[in-house]
Amino acid sequence: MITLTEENYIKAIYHLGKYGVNNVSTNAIAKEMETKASSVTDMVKKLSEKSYVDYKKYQGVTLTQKGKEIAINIVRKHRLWEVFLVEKLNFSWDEVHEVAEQLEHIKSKKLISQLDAFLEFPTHDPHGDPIPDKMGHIKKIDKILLSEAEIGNDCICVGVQDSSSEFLKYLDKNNIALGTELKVCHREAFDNSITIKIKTKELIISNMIANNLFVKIS
Amino acid sequence: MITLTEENYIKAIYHLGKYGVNNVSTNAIAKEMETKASSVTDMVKKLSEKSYVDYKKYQGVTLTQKGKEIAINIVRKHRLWEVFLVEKLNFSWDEVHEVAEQLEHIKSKKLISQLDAFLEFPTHDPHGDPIPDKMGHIKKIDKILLSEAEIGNDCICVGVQDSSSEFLKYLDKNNIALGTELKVCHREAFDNSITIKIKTKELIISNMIANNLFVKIS
DNA sequence: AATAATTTTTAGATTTATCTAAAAATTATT
DNA sequence: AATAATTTTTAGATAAATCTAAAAATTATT
Ligand SMILES: [Mn+2]
Ligand SMILES: [Mn+2]
Ligand SMILES: [Mn+2]
Ligand SMILES: [Mn+2]
Repeated sequence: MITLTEENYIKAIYHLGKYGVNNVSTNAIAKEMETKASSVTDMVKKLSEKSYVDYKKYQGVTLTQKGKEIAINIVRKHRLWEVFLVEKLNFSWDEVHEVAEQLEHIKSKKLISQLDAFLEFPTHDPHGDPIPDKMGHIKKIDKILLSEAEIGNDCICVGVQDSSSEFLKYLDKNNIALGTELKVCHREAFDNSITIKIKTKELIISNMIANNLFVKIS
Repeated sequence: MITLTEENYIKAIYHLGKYGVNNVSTNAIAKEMETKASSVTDMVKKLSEKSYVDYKKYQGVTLTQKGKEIAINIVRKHRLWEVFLVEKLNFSWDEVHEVAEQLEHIKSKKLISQLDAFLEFPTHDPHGDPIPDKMGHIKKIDKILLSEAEIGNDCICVGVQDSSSEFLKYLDKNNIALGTELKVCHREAFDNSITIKIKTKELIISNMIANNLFVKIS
């Protein structure tokens, strides 16, 4: 039996290790989990004992195949529940994460496969993140950060990097949602802010905003 | 903050105390929770400390107003989730309890009020048990056990006493569901088994079955 | 290469929920 | 009313997950 705490550690290690980082450090996990490094060391030993991670003292951890499967299944559940909350229960995209953090730990294979079917097999969650399929396969689309787009590019919003409530509300306020089409008009050299055009309306956004919005060149 | 364990104890005390029993005994709780009496004593002290129950040594416990509200809210969540599983995710009535036991602990007011609306404010769960409303009000219908019905009575099935998978599957097998109409034809004095007629088909059911099926005289 | 800074681990405590075994209180039976 | 049976509580242990403080290892800087 895997505990809720173990699941959360595995998920954290997965997210930290997902972009090439092979050995996730104790401190990184501690920061992600909002706990102390000493607690992480204890847990990491336990996870290693249970073969969810490979661990060598002072060298950080990597998920084993078994660990990776568990992590991906939790991510799958999290994202399916987020879709459910938005599509069926009228939650807005900035309200779903907290509840999904709880729902992702519910254990029932049938529940998830039926939920998946009920939602008509969605491929992405409300923040544009891909939903792993039943086999754990994740198909990633070629998205770039808006900050990396070139002047003149016609783009379509496909995701967010930061999915904090504050950022999502900022986007809502400026009528930017997934699917919104925009054109990159100008980049200010001084602060890297960029001017974008949505339909006919121009909007200046900071580099920090542009760094947290994924787009696809259309 | 209330823990999952505390919630389960409060729910158990609620169910044990719901039919008039004012002081729920340590042993009764231990049996319900599948734990030891000594563990119950420890927890009951904690619940008393937190004002969820009134407790006097050797006298058993009663839920306080606060405790009762928590219990009813958990029951509400449990039953709403059961409806969701059956109505939306095609679970059968013998599969829902286990999952609902997990889902009932998810903490989000919005989730439950939206789920309630999504399900169009159901009044009863798949086993015929009433769903408390947002205010905690439970309206109980006048149902009797089939074993208490009289010969000649035309009845309609409205609930089950035992909602174990085995019993529910027995009912499925014999085409008895909530809403099924039946007539009580004969009672065998020897073993209190009764003969019922569903549509045109006669069926003999044991007293034990009749003792676990609620009906309304129609 | 030596020293300093940082990271990670160990040692030992604490909290929560559980257990067993024994003592105390209550209830039932003679 | 005394004794027996049952229930409930206490005392003390254990396992999981956390913490603080200090030691050990690694990495960065002089
Ligand atoms: Mn999320
Ligand atoms: Mn998401
Ligand atoms: Mn149930
Ligand atoms: Mn039910």
